[in-house]
Amino acid sequence: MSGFTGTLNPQQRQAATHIHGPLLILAGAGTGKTRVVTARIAFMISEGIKPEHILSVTFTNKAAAEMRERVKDMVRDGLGKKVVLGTFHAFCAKLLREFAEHVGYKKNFVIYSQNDQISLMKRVLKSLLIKEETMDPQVALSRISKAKNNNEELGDPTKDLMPAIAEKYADEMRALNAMDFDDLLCLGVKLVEETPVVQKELYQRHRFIMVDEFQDTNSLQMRLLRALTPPPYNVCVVGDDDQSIYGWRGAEITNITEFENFFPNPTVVKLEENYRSTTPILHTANSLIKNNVGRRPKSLWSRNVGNDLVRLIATEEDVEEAEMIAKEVEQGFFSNKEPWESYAVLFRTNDQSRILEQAFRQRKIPYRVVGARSFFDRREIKDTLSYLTVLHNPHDDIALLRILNTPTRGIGGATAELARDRSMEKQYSIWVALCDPDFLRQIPEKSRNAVRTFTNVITKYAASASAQGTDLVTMTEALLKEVEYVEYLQKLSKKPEEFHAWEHGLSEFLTQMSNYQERNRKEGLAGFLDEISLNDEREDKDDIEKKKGVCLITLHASKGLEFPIVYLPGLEKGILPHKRSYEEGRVDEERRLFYVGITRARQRLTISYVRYRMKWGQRQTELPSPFLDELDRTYVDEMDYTKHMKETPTQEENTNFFAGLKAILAQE
DNA sequence: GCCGAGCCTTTTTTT
DNA sequence: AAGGCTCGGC
Repeated sequence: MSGFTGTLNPQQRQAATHIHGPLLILAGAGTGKTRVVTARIAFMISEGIKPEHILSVTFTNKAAAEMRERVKDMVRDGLGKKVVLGTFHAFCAKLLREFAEHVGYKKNFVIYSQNDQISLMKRVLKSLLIKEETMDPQVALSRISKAKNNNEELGDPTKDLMPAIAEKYADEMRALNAMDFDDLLCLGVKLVEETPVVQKELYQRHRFIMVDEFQDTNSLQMRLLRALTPPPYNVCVVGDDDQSIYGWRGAEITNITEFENFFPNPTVVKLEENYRSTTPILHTANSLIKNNVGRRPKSLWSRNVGNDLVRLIATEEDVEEAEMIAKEVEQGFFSNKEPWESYAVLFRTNDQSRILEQAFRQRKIPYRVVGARSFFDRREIKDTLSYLTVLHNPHDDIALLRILNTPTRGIGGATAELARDRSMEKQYSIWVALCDPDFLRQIPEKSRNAVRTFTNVITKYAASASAQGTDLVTMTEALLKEVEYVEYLQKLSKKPEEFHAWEHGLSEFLTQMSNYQERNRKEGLAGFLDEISLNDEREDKDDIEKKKGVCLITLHASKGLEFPIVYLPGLEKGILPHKRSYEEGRVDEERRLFYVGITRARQRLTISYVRYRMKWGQRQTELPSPFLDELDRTYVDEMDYTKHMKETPTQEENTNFFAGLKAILAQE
């Protein structure tokens, strides 16, 4: 047997060396899942299977990136690089780029992010004369998404509102040659299921398929998996029902619990020995998760008894909680030489990070905020991206409208409105309207000239964008220069810092672009745009590893990661479980989320909650999370930070607070 | 068509 | 607390 499976425990080894026929690996948190999966890939390759015949699908790009790293390390001479890795969405996008015509799209379709979707939905609602108060664009979108994922019909568009909206939205998307994330899956499934030639080709390409984070797959993804896999079903899935936290996005837990209904007689391997955390952490985690009904009973154990109890800390104010964390991190760094990267703070909602960032900034503690969507929401990035999108597909009305008068060039609302009306009437894109001589005749001369200048610029750069061997960075810089974008930013900014932030954002964007180009010479602008819409990771993995500091991250984004020292602040009713989870009957999922958070910790775990928290600039009373009552206290050290701070007012800041606290407790 | 002031909403999680 | 959006003055 080869080296990479030698260090595995018996269950792990069984999983790693089972190659043919369906395999279900039930892998609890920290049970060495990734090791097994990578060992399995290495093993397969050592058995003579060609790496390019292995397709490994993960749920997030983060997981894909991590997998790529590990496989690369494990398999010699870059063979591992040939394994096909990616998310379901990225896989479908590539597939559709290749075969778009089979599902009635053009190859240069664009992928719509949530922002784009909302813009379009707003437009749809407007055109149907629906007020936003009656129908929230977001709500409409998620309803449509749900229908697509469950393959359900919404009803008669002539009778009901929702189906009418859905129909209009779909029409618009097709007209824009745009796909949203759901479309990628839907059309991917359609393509494979209904095009035997393609299916056969894919059978040849991907002979062994692995799916990670299987508890998060939805029914479309299951369908796709089935369509890609002929008997004898060389498919291996890995997952843990206790870590299913994407139900709100349509994840079907039955994919894992009823796996045998989809792939007959699977081999099932259960991994329960945890290599990550200490006994106190796992004991606490087990005591929480057993409160979920209908789960597959499972109990993690560890040989590592550890040195620390789990701490549960109450503080008075949210600021205090953040300061407590920052102070301890600082102390750990200076007195125990604990590197910043050992620490992570996990929270339920993105906005919780702000107060933490403040506390860290004050103490000059380096930190990195992972996964906050912000970068691509930034004005300068969105603008530049819209320009590039229009170059790639000028019929993308949403992107076009964004840049039509950005920088301001004399094409105001009235002209835009006219162009839009015309495009509706004539059933063509706004771009075509702008180029239409009849339309140009309708508008005042000043506007006409402005429009002409605009269309000329776009045409010119579109040609260069699609030409072979164009340097994207140079082209983008030239384009921005020509439209005087930076000058526009300067004028727009209210403070110099604001302008500098924008400038910095731009240069960061161009750096990423140049990185992309180095990695990937063939696929040009289209590939770059794809990568950006599909890659929430966006920063290169090198990038993320280079980044030093304490990790601030949402619970969702933390899945699959681990840290020596973890803080879970904000364990309050309404935050975790989130207020809306009550309304939507998703409290179980919130509990799993908490469970995921707990099991990220290797050595030390600190859970905390506050009595008062600022919300919308208002001080609000908070209640402890009901989940806290469920935690077995055998290994939990409970304390009240504020109270003990008051009792020891002379305690200077830089002595170890908890050492002091323990001493006090011992005296009592 | 442009621009600023004030008003209004917003906060769940992500491919 | 902050950014997006509308409206009104230029």
